[in-house]
Amino acid sequence: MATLPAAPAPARDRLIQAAGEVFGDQGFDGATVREITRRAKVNLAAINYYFRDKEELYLETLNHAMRTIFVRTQPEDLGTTPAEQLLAYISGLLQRILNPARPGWHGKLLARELTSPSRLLNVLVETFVRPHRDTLHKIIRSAADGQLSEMQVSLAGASVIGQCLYYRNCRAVCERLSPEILEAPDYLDHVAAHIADFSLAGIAAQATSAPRHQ
Amino acid sequence: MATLPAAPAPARDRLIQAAGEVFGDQGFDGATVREITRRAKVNLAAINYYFRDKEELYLETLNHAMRTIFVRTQPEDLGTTPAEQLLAYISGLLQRILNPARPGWHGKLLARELTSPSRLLNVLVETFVRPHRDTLHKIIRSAADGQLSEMQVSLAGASVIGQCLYYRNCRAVCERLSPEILEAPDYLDHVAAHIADFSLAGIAAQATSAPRHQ
DNA sequence: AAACGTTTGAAACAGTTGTTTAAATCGGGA
DNA sequence: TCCCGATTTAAACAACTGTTTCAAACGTTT
Repeated sequence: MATLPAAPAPARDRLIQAAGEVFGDQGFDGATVREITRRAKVNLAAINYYFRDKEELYLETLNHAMRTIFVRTQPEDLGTTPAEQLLAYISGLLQRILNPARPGWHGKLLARELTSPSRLLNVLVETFVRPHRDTLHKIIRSAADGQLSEMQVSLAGASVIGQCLYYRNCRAVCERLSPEILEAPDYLDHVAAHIADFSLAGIAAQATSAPRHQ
Repeated sequence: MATLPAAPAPARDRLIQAAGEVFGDQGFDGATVREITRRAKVNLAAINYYFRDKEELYLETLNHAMRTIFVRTQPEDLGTTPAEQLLAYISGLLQRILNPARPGWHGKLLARELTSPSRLLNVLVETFVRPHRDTLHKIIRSAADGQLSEMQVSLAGASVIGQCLYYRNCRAVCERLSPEILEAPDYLDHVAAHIADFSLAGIAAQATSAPRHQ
């Protein structure tokens, strides 16, 4: 079972790794198969040998990134109180899309796919994003003691996700506009704590003012 | 001064218009000069005649979009109370990047530029985004009665912007995940009201719990 | 050793890309 | 009317794109 420790990754894996980096940096159109194969140290024809074509390589790479970003979790796994659960949810999401220790292209690929979707978006949303979102909605409902309408839950969920994705989608702008946020080595924890507190207050305000039961 | 009413737009303007649509839909690399010129009803060589090359056309188009999205305003122009000002700020921003009555490519181009910046990003941020952000920060400070540290103001600002841009960057996902939000014809007003209320509560919570004066 | 399917290699393919060229056309003043 | 700059046109250019081809090399099984 256990292979030799220093065995070089097989060509197919190296291709996905290199493709992730290049697609993440340049996008699907900007990336060239020649750069990908050069970086993966494989022959030019390898892409069409291991994958049908450039697009299938992209879809495979995207699928790989989504699987590691959207790990399935239930609210109960994240903590006992809704506040704990929300913080853990946000912190986990931020880590998976922004932690520089992880391969950076996971988050980059996700950001690109969200803004300019490929034909894989539908299955992607249903397979990965919706279950993840359901967990978030459960947390929000319990944080508001069940006093929110479904519409209000959706809006609150969008607010939480929007705040998180800002640091991924608009990182370049944030670096120039608010570098103080990103300077601390553990800035992800600070940001997660802020988003959690900020959102909990927002949810509480939704629950108190004009609660609609539906 | 007044030209004939039905005078067709000059070729250069038609080029920027068509380029905006194509760049917005396909991105810089995905767009082809042939499609742009075809849509603008202009000869292929017109791009290199009116602009140096494809890139300068892109930068010119981007500049055009930014100028209409980021209109300079002061908090006092938006309302008397901080709550009014914040709502007006959010509502205005959402309208400019999402209102289907406006040319849709303005917002699309902005979203693309934020996630994969061109070499214009620096000047863009300083010219358009920073003044706009300063206005938002002023509103946040007054909404919190001056009780927030600069870091807290920055975080709150990122939260507000993040919530707004979510509906632009992740529109495709939102359509599939929470279509009920986007269904109403005046959904932009609902969303703006939600983001304003949600954020005001978040800011108030920041101001009360552990306020840091710095 | 021979034969096998699998993987790699270099070269070439056809199509598309952005850009350039130079001739043709237009619109007003001299 | 003629001339001249500005604009438009069609054609061609070289460079690059994704993909294919087919032979060479490899590793395992007869």
